Amino acid sequence: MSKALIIDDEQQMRRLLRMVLESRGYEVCEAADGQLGLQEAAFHRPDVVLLDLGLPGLNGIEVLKRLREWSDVPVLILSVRDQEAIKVEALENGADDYVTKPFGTAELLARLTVIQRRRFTRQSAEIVVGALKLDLLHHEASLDEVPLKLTPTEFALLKVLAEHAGRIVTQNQIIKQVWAGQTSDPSEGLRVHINHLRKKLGETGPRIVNEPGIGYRLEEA
Amino acid sequence: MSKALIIDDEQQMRRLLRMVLESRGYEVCEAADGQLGLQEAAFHRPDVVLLDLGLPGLNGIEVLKRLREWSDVPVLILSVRDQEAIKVEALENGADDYVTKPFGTAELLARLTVIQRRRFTRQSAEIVVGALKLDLLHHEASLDEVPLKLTPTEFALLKVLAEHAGRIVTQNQIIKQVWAGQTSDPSEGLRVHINHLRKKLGETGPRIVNEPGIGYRLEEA
DNA sequence: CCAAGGCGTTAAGAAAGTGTAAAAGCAGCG
DNA sequence: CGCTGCTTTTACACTTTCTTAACGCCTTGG
Repeated sequence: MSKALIIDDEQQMRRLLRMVLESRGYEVCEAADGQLGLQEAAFHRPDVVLLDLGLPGLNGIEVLKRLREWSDVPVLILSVRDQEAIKVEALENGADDYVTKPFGTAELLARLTVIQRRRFTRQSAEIVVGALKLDLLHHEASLDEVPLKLTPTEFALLKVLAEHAGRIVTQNQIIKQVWAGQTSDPSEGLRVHINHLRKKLGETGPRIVNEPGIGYRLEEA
Repeated sequence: MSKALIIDDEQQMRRLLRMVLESRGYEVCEAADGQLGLQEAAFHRPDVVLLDLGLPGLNGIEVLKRLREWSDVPVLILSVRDQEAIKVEALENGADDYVTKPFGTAELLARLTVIQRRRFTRQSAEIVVGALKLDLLHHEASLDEVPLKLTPTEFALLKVLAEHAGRIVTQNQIIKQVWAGQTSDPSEGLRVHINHLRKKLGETGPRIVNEPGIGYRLEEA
């Protein structure tokens, strides 16, 4: 049985969600603001979090960031309509999916199931893109079964790209994930590391393609 | 079934609109001036408002502003020809679209459908207009599942248009959103970027239609 | 009919972003 | 201290994108 944590300031919404979730066999706990939400998350270790973006005090994005500092728990965002920018920001900061209020219970449950399963399978300690293999557990990379010697940042960078292989990863997303919580400004250095990676990947492996003004994309060879 | 509120001082016009709308299954209420219009809107909570700009007393723009203080209801402006300045002002004050008198009923109904549809769709960080798909998270665009290569400004521009697909976006609105916080004057360059976008969208996809003196409208193919 | 303004289109220069190399900081370590 | 390996900074050539300007077309109004 799964534990769900609801972080929403509206009592009405919490009650509705609790009903829906409990009818599906979830064990439910609630928090009325971000501060409490983080405490609850730390204490109860939920299997999934439902997070309202329009929180008083600590806002939703902040809660998400703090949560992501120590937890991989799947997070479903509850947002009001027409807030595309905020939704995107939430997804970039590690949210797994979101629904816009008002939502149907069927849809809510479907998305919950999806993100929990995804998170489960994603825990595989390997990422494979064509001939490239990343072993997250041992921090080892190989190309055509030949070990690749990567520095820590190179590995982190390649990991971000490989996780979204075939799709564009924004420079901001890269920087957020590779240089998380650091002070120095990596905006210049990113190009250098990309350069190093390309050399190590050589001609045979996946290519790192630049999308000017936007970011990079790892393409299977 | 939808409720429509007609705010127009000409009885003849109200009668015509009522006929057209009721034949389409709308429930109709009327108001002969702005003051009454606001009262009716508050009381009946219509799903769409048809607002004449040439009202006696409280003028159309004023009514729109007051209405927008507490309601998101879609508003369709009824205006006479050659009032570009006023139309622009209305659109920038939250009107959703307009038709110029005299208008065809087909056009009227089409516009009504478009502006009402908007509020309910949209469930992801994607914007879909016919064959066109914009992925805001990855900054990727595709047409018929074929990737489109867009520059950053092209993407931003198309995003603004697509967000309001089927409706007019004034040049000011476009510029504000695409060139937010920049110093240079893009008023000339807008035409160039529109041109580029049109080429990339080709014949098959949605069309970018110009409304002279006002702005642009993205029309589903 | 002409004149004027808005628009589409094109081309070229300006600006911004990118690839690359080399050197300069910065730890850990013998 | 002087290595060594990694990261960051700096510099500059190169590519892509953006802006600007020019011109012709169409529509509107005299």
